[in-house]
Amino acid sequence: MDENIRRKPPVIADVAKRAGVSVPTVSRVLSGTTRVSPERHARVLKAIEELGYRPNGAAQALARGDQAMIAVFTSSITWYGYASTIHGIEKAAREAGYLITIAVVEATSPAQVAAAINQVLGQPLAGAVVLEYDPAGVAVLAALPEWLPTVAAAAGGVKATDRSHAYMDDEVAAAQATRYLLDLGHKTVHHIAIPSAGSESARTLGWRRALRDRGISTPEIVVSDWAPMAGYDAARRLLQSNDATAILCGNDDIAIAAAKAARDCGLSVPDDLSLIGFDDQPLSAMWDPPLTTIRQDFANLGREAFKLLISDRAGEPQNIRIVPDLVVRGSTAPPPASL
Amino acid sequence: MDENIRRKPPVIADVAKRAGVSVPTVSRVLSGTTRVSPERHARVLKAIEELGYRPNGAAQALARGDQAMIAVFTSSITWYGYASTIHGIEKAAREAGYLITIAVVEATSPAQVAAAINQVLGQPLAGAVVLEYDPAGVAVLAALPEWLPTVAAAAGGVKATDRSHAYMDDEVAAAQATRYLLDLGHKTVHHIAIPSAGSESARTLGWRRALRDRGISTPEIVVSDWAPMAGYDAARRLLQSNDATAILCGNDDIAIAAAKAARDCGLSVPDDLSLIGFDDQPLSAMWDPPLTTIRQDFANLGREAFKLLISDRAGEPQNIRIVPDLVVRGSTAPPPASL
DNA sequence: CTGAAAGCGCTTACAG
DNA sequence: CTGAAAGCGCTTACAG
Repeated sequence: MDENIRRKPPVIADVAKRAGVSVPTVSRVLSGTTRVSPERHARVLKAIEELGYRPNGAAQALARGDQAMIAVFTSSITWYGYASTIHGIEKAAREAGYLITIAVVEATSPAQVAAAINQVLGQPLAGAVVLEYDPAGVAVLAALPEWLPTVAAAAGGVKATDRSHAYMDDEVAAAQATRYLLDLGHKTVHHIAIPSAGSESARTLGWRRALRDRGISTPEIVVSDWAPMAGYDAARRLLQSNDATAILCGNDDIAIAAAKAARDCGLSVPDDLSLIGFDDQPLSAMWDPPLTTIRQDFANLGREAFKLLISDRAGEPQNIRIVPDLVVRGSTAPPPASL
Repeated sequence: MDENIRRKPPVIADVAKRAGVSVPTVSRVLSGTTRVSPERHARVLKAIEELGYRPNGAAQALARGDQAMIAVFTSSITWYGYASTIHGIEKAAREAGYLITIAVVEATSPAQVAAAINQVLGQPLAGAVVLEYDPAGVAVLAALPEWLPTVAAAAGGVKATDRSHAYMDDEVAAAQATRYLLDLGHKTVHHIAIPSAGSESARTLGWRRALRDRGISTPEIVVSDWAPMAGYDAARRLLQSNDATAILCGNDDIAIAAAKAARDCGLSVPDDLSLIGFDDQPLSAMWDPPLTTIRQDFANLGREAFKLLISDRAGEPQNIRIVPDLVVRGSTAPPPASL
């Protein structure tokens, strides 16, 4: 087919030569910015086709000075909330013609954070969105150079900062869930916490506030991480040292693990123990009993974060708040005493 | 601090000027390829520091002709298997100094596939790995230009192809799981299938083969997609029209959904119905009963795919095969009749 | 509508 | 060890 077997992909000059036009003319039909006479236009298209030509992105970026890549900094791509947020960002970015590069930063040590950031900054970047869900996210956000347009996707209230945030108002949601449990008749609500970006997650803060507002002293917090196994251990610890009747769990994985822990302790959900999770991940509704949880539209959060990034170029930092809602299903009920 | 507030990020010439050296000298200290006298070296470092200089990746890529970005094509980033595979690729790539760009291609229509590919090919790419888990993956693999080093991560046997594959031998695993159920005393094994890359997934093929080998005719297949809700519907359909005692489910999400369907039909797992899933996702062990499943090390698959990509440059296509293992837990038991 | 020219920011031989 | 020069592949004013 091809008369010339070439090692290197064809470049714009090859196309120009084959089409018998100048390089800028090829560039023009590529960009569509300027009229090109019909026959030349067709010749160029033909040459592109025959050569299988693709513009070199690095050269385009260099010449234009524009960048079409945005970096997503995250500490995980497998946990449900993280994956869903990234999905939302990716989709919005793709539709806007941007490409995504994912940089996973698991550590918080300045050296490792800096190394990860440097690798990514080697790319021509239009901006960055960082998932500020945990300490690694916080570290990245702080270490990113000021000149790089950046927005954070966060769970919980936003502290004073010079960067835009799209955030889930988990504080309000946690308070609402806690109140729901209290209104059911529970004397208090226990809490298994997820890792947090600051000293305490918004979920923990909301739970704390709801109890305080009702004059109830906060039980000791049990901490877990994102893994179900850790949630299981945390729940066992909690159940062994307390006569808890209700637990607000940091997320659905933990709530599901807590349900297993309860079973293993001879407790039944919701008759002996009420459980509320966070996220409404796809499996939560399949649980037995179906999980009462706080639905988080992470994909939407990601989308909003991306929109902020694109729009706020050179403005004041802006925040956008998303309020999650409580989905009541079968894992919550009045405490055993009040039956 | 800084005497010059500049709109644009500093470039290498700014550093050279400030350090009182030539541009190539800065380039040399940056790359470390050539000796630079100690004092000049120090001056350059200082200037870089003061200016907050970062090399422009597009310019570097252009000048060097080398690429440090690899594209991952996938139809999803949220489903467990996909996310875990991407995680494995990302980690291996990062450690090798490569960056990842994620291209989500959900459609299979030639136009949409081509559009997605073109957007990515605009980047300077070292290669691509495509998750060939479904029709979209197959379409992408077929549409990628030949000159781009590409490897596929697949679930199941590899057909004759000119691209390297890292694959999970799901056929063998499915056959093993089916035999396990048969050995438990089940007369036959039903199957709820996931979407497949070809006409039938390797999981389905293995199940089919195991039954055939025992002279058992294959029950009608019920198809589902990745969503638990779809799995639930599929399971209900199956349970309503059959007296199934064992089901090999296309993945854990489906198995968990099938457990709910069974419950809703008044059946108990594993006493009335045995269930086997695929994946061993984190929640599967938390299930009640804990799920018997075929563990898939997706992260390892992703890692191997990346290694193939880096090594096979300019060689024959190579395949690497990973064999998943059956993890027996509580969702499988002899059929009710044999109790 | 179209080409010659300059430039994007870096790297790599080439000569000292 | 170091600088002047050319070049990577494209785009964008500038003149027709």
